[in-house]
Amino acid sequence: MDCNSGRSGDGDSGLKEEKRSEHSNIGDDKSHHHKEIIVEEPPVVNTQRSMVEAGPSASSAKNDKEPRHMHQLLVCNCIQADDELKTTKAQMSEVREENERLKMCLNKIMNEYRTLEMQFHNMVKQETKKNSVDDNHNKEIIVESDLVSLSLGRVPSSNPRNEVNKVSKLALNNNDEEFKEELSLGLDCKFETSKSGSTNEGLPNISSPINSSEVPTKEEEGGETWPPSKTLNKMVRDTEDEVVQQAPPKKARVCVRARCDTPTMNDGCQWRKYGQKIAKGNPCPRAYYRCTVAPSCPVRKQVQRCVDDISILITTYEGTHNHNLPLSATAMASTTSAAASMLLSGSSTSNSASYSSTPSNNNLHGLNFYLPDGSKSNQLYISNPALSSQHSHPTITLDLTSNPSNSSISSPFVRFNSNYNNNNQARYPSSTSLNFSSPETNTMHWNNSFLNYATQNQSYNNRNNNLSTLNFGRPNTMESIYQSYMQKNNNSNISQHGLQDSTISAATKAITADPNFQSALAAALSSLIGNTHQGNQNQSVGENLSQKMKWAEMFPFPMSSSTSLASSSSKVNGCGSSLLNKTQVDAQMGSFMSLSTTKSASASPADNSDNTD
DNA sequence: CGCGTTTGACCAGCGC
DNA sequence: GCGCTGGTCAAACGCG
Repeated sequence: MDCNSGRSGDGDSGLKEEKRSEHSNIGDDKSHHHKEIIVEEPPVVNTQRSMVEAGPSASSAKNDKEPRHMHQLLVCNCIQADDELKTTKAQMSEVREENERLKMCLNKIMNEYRTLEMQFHNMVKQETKKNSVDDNHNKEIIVESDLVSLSLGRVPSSNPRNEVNKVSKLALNNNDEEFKEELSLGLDCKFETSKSGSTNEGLPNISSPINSSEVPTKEEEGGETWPPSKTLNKMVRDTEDEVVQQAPPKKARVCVRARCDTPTMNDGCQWRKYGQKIAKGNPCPRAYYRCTVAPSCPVRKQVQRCVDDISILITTYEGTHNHNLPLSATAMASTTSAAASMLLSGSSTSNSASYSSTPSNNNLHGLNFYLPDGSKSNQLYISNPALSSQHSHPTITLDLTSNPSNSSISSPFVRFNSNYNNNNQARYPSSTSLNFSSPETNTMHWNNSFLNYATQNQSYNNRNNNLSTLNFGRPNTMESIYQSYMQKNNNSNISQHGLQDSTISAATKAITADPNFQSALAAALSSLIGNTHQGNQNQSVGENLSQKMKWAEMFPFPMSSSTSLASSSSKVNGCGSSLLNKTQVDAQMGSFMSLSTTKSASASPADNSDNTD
């Protein structure tokens, strides 16, 4: 705006206005700024208008001061605008805070609601089942209801149908968000890329927990079961308190049961024995080890023979490695860490889940993986660590032992139950079992990153359309998932049921929604891939890449570079716990390699078989 | 001599 | 408060 040209004194009012404003400027030049800020909008506008209206006829003496005045006015306006902006921002921040508070309240209410809902369902189902089930069956139900199942392997189930129904019910009754929440039990396996870039440190800094400590058989049978009803009330109170206070959880433990002829299971880590004790109820001494890879590593493990089966070695890991792990140790560490993180995450996400006394409650954390044949595979029972007594530790059990019988009664979980019922020693009320075993291949070759899953070659059936059916059973099952996924992409309109229509996308959504779950998947997949790579070192880079791309397409979540690095491992040390024979390895390798579109004819698991006992 | 194992002592938590 | 149990410490011991 040209002030000089705008001053054409055609009125006294204009001059008066000019004098007034000019006077204020001349009067107190230092305090002017402050006054201008205080001054309200209308006078300023009037002044501007008067200046405009004054026209070019205004006196030249006054016009000399106009530019400066206008500049001050503009600054004033800017400051006022800033003030308004700040005020608005402050209001917005307040609204945001209020929104956050409301969200937290809502979450709290939702958690409480779910807890009550679960308890209610448990009570109802308990009542119904009491009438129809015999004592033994009843025990089993109670135990399974107390535990949340996550099956990564293949385990004969006494009533797979119920499990399927549970999953179906879950998928039908819950929307995507609920399903996401149920998957939120974190399978948190933290794979961090090694700075060294060494292949051997592909899974370094596994900050995930878990060390192994041996849980004595007695503990496992009696101690790791759920606490006696006497302590249940206390646990409930503790849980309620934790809901409010979010008290830090106890260190999670991962108990690994494996058949092993050697005194200890070679898990790749370096351990130093620092103690040995005869635990109550088990004549076999319990050995205490601590990790010596790093001086300050807090990881400990306990090793003990199972009292029922001497050939079974029970190794319990506790703690988190604070150092890079050798390649041979990454498989075990990643798996156990995933399990432990899942355990911990499960406790944090749903405190109420542990109280479920009915199978439906399992759905709360329900990551149920079924085999193509419909049988529920090996289970990972997750109890709520929050329910643990002060002395207890949340424990997850990975059962790598065989399942000689199809009856679930023979499973260690049921043994927990039996012991739990027989004696009230509940050292570890919170226990979880993850059974990777399969009827054919019952052991896990940790050093070779070998996770043995179900080996049955059965066609993928419609269960894959189940929202909750994420089958980890075996490689060709994974392929089936992939096929379903591709089919879904090709024909999105195919839907027998509303649920089935969105199965893959919902599963994908669930996977992508939970980073913990992704990590757990990555852990499991890395083991498989690593196994493959070990057996196919001659595989070209392009072949590996295509296979990885396929996996990536199936599971569109980031697979850490460390995972792939670990998978590209070379020969590793043998493992005393491995009972795999070459045939089994070949079978698994062959089935897994069917995934690859560019399967190499030279693929050979010779390296793996060399390391087997 | 260094490192790892053995083993008795000690401590803490829990139940009675 | 006492006893039991799990877990850890540290001196003694053995091995390479």
